[in-house]
Amino acid sequence: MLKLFNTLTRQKEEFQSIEPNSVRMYVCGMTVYDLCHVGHARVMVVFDMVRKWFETSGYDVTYVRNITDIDDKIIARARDNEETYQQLTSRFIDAMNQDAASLGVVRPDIEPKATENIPQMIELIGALISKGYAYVGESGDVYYSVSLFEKYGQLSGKTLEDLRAGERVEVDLAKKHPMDFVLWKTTKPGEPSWSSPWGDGRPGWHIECSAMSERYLGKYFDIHGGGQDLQFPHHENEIAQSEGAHGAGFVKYWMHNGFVRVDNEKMSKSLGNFFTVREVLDKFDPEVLRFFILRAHYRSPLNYSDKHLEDARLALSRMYTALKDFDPASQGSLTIDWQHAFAHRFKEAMDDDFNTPEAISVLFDIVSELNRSGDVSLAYLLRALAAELGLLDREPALFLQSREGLEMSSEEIDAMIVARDEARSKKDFKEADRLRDELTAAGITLEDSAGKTTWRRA
RNA sequence: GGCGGGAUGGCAGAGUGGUUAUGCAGCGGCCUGCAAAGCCGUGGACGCCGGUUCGAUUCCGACUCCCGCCUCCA
Repeated sequence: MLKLFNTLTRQKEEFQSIEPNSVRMYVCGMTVYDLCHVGHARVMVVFDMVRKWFETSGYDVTYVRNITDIDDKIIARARDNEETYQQLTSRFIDAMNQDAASLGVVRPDIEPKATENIPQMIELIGALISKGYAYVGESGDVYYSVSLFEKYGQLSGKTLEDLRAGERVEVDLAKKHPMDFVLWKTTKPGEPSWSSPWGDGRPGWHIECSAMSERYLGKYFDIHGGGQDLQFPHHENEIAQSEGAHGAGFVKYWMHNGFVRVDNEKMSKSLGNFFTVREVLDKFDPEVLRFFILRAHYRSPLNYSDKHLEDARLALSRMYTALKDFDPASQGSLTIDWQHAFAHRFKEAMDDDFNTPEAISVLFDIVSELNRSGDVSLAYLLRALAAELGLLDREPALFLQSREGLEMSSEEIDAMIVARDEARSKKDFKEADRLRDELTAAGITLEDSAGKTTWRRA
């Protein structure tokens, strides 16, 4: 039985899909005006893991992750770069796809773009106006009237009074209530626009997700996910829009992943304390970053630092080291016997709100047992279970002997190993140690095992 | 100010009303020419104060500190 924490009820609930054996899942993706940072990587990796676990659990998953390709920042950035917004966004969509792929993130089934769903948004706004939830303000913009939606605040636990008390922005006089949010913005000269019953303009951010989730998953679907910072106001507003327009339920389970932090502060673009995925991958193997993310529970905060990544790298090395002597090519199919004690524990952990840290601890228990026994079936099991998390899918040597940043060529390393072996066979340990020290200085560690010397990155 | 989430051993990070999380680092041993890897063993923990209980890190209450949201943000 799979349980997950529902942000809406703030409880772990037994998962029951709306349609038998099917999971419809929508996750808020990126606004594509810049490179992805580690916080974005966390969303992609976490929901990739969630999707995969649902599939393993026997569900047919439809996973939608949207792309916001029109908004204020995109327009501003494109103007600064003296390019069209399409040129800007297509470039960053490519970059995002590359980053995701390097992290082993499987492409969602559908990746709708906001600009390709404008008619759906216009239709939804029209429905909200006709139901009285939306109005055209004095500025010509269309707003959602939050005070008319009774359940406003249910997801975030806020009330309109609370919010009003905490106002930190100047109230836009065109609005009836300070918390009213924009559904349709009238165009300014030189900005991209689409025609609508309320004049030329473009959609507000929140309406995008309501329109796209409905188009691809229906009015009522199983899971809606995203970063914790989207809980309010974005997801709150989505509920108001979708339920307001349809008068029915919108999302059954809300899932929010925790932030990545830097020095105990949220990593974000506005704070400027972010590390892009690319910066991290200059120093670390992508699998290390994926492992680092999955090592913490998805709802916990995750502190980013090079030291922590290095710690993750070392831990991952232990796993690959255990697999070093087993030929992955001969392992056959990776079918898992879920009755097996280790597999059972792994499943229990994953079924308990995707407890990947616990699941990974099972992986390490397998490593210990494998190292003790040399039982090849445990190597298979380790690989198969790790594959559920998108880990350990390479030949160990590719990870352990990463050439990234190495000065020496493989040939040079091998030549030195041969020279050292010759010295050792002549009991010239002084020379042998000199050669080894030289390799150590170059970041290479030697391992003498039965009759064979191998190397790895220090 | 309002709402929400946290405080676990040197670091990272799970979990639990009484029995080893796990990884990295440390210490002792085995193995090794010496190492490395691995194995065996080992020290070290649950913010503070009360309460409930035979027993609380785990439940309840107060306190302190941290973080997030209330403005775009994954």
